[in-house]
Amino acid sequence: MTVTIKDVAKRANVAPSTVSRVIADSPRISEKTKQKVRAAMKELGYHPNFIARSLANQATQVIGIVMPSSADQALQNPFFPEVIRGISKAAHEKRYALQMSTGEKESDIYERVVEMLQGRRVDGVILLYSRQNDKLMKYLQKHDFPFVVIGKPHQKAEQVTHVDNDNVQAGKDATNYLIAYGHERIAFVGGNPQYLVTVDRQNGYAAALSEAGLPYRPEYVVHEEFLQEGGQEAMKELLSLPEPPTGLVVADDLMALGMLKTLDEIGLRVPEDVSIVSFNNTLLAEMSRPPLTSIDIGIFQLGYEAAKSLIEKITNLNEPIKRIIIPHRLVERGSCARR
Amino acid sequence: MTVTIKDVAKRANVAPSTVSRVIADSPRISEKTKQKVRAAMKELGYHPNFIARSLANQATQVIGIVMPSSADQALQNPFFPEVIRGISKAAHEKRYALQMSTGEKESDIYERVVEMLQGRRVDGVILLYSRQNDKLMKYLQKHDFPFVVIGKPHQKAEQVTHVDNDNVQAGKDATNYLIAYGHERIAFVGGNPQYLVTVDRQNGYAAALSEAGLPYRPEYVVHEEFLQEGGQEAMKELLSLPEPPTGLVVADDLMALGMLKTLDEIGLRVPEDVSIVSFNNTLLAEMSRPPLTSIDIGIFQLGYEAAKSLIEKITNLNEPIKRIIIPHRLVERGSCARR
DNA sequence: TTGTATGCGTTATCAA
DNA sequence: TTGATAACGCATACAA
Repeated sequence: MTVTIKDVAKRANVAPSTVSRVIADSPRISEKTKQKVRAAMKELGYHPNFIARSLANQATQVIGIVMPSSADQALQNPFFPEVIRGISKAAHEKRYALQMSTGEKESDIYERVVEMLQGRRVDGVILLYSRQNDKLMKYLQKHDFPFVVIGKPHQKAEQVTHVDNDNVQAGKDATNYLIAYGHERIAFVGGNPQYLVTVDRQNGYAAALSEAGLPYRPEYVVHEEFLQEGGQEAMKELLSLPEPPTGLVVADDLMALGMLKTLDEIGLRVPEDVSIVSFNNTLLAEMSRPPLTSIDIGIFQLGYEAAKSLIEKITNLNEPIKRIIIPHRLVERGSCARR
Repeated sequence: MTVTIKDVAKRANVAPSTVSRVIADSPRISEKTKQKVRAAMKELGYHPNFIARSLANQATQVIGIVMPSSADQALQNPFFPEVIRGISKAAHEKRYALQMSTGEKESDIYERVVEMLQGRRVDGVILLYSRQNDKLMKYLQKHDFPFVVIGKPHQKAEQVTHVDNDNVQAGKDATNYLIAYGHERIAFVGGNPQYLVTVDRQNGYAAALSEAGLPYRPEYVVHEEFLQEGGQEAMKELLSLPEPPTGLVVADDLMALGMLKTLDEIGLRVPEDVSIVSFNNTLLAEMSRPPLTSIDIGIFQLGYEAAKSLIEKITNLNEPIKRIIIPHRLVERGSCARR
């Protein structure tokens, strides 16, 4: 049926092992036989079987991508396609293929990733998130599987290769920006506090307040899902306060969008009544009404560097642990005004 | 090193084949030995090796996803993450894994997909596009590889399982909507005319004009890339006309966004000066300023049904050819006004 | 109900 | 420089 190395061998009057060497372009094969074998391959339309090769090699040339929640849900946030773009670029350059985790619940995903790795379907994985006490990360470390995380690992960050932003500083920058605009009642809206991004940005927020001599008010710190709905919820909470904030630091564009929506429904105007600085600078920030002042964290680059690091790790098992910080910058648009 | 079926066999005092049968949950194995073997698997921490299984099986339980251009570029359009969401859902339900094509140029992608298939890395693929005279599709047909296309195949559509919208009707609906609003100078902006979506929607547009007794003006039909930049280009072209259109049928939200941008720069207002109906109803349509009236084509469902069909095809090779049409509907927002 | 033997398509070791 | 041959880990036809 399918043409194998053996067929080629026969056709070229050599041994299968010779054909294999030609495929690998081994220097120990004469140019002449190489020619002969290659000709035979063309004639027969030979294509190497990756599966068989993987089995013999113990390597697949495939990278696994692990999302924080079901691909189904995560992909709603433009952050993910954008990281994947970066990963894809690097993978392509090194001729790696990409495999995505599927799964609904966290336990589900854990299972599938374990299968992925133990089943030797992938040579390593990239975690597109970092959360506290992540079972999966512990598993990966314990079994010494090559992996890289995007974000800052919860514990022993110095033992895990990761690509991150300086999210504390970014949180500070966002907050200071509002402070410079004269805001004093500034709220912070983040995702689930299990995620390290949330924590870091929040810490930056708190630090900025404190440095400016502004009070840290617990009621001004809200955590919701990294989705539009999350933003809507958060906004409602904040608006129900006796003294609602005038400035918002929002850890994600999509959330900010939801907040915009709620504000609009209530009749409050941005930036006249409320100012917003958000994070990620995805297309949404540019397109929303008003366009959002947002912190660009170089999402594409996060993915690109992560994939590059992972491949290095795979090909050289004692590659040193690395920590790569992608620079961020605040992009000014129309969602902030003087107070 | 890694624990294999043999180790389990020894531990449980049975033959490797027995273990294999337990994994497959074969009914020809006694409950008693199943228990025994499973216990041994737990104790040893056994995980089946998918690669080995695939080799023996000639099947991988992996679906390949093929994008029209580099993942890098395609993923900029929210259409793709959204189809992938649908695919992911269906794949997960049937325990299939997902692999994405990478590659920059078309030839690149072709190569990689051929490798994917010939290398037996995937059991079948989903083409996330349909274009005229697609080399890849021909290859797939010739070699009888299981595949499904999202969109309408160029030739012999009755021989290819595909999931599509009624794009002609959708194009008509969009155009009629503008006509009903009193517009007479209506332009059509599509992507590359090699893509069948563009052609179908354009045909619907032309049909609607003709039925309404409005002239078809070639200068009102513009083709650009399915990106924001494409929209900007298109808008500039149309505005340079001696008699610019007052209504626009735009085949993609992202393009429409670009057009909005250009209009804004020039100082023309939507919908007061120009009305727009676009396609896809992605989040962008909802978020833009003004929000876009857009035709919802059920992107998620397109992906979901495609994956389901492909899996059926893989598991039952003489599954009949299918054609699935996902219904569309026009979602009214703020980008159209009476003329 | 279970075991033996062989094949899946490569790579790699060891000889020649 | 090349050829046999044994892995790689599992599935299955055939025996028992």
